[in-house]
Amino acid sequence: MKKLEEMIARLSGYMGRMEEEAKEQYNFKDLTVTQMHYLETISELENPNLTELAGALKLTKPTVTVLIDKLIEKDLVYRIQSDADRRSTHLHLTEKGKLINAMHGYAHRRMVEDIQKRITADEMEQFIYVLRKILV
Amino acid sequence: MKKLEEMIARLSGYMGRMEEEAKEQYNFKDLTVTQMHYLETISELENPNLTELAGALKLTKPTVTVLIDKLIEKDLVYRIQSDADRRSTHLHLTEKGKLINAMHGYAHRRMVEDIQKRITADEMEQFIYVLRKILV
DNA sequence: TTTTTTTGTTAGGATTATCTAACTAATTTT
DNA sequence: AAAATTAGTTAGATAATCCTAACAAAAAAA
Repeated sequence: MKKLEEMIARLSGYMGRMEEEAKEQYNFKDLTVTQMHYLETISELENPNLTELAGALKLTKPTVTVLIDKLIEKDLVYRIQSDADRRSTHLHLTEKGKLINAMHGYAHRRMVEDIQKRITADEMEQFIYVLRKILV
Repeated sequence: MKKLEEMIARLSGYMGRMEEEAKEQYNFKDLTVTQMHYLETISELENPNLTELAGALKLTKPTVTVLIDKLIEKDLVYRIQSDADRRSTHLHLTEKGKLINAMHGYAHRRMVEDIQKRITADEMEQFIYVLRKILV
């Protein structure tokens, strides 16, 4: 199915560009790609401890310790010590840290607006139906 | 259109994961994200000169010079001096450098296979029709 | 209750990716 | 033809990421 492959290549480019735009819009210039990746992963894992985060990022614990210290200094992350296990702490995003997710939301809403302009309501229904089957 | 926004968020995650998998499949462990980004941009711009590449990446020319030297050392890129302007050189990907695009192709083909398993031929037709309207 | 394992940190070092400043060589403008 | 601009490089500095080794404190296993 060559046509679909072509469309997916374009879709990939389209979504990448929209995320880029959102990043500029949110003025995340002082955040590196790596730092962004840490924040996204903390959000996905929902307050992991340091070992879990290091595992998900495939990095060593000392590496992650150091970078988390920097993110804490920038007021993007904070630690909460676990009650159950006093060795370990859970990582949380501050309100400022949560802006990254807001940024993704912004990119996605922009795409929705853009798509709505280009297709009819019926086509939209069908499109969502198929996407749902694909993405379960 | 809340449902679509939700689907787009998932689609974004889905495509990201597929690209990640492809990266592992291709064993691009010795390439940094930055280096990958340079290679992708060279491919997109179709043999830019150094100034054009620096512009697209929003980096300074010395920065790009240094990193291109490294990519040349790794046999991923080569320079060809311009006939028209002897100051400038065009950057090309070597066969090895082109593997990055092959990697994207692989990810996209995997997605096609995956999608084909989940929807009917009719739904596929409709899906491509709508995608085409969205992506022009 | 020792011993072992696990969680996380500190210290020190290597590599990568950036920048600004200063420069050369080629091209374009005046 | 002289002056200004443009393409790219070299040099030196800095910050960001990453690692291994060695450790302390808490928890789990023997």
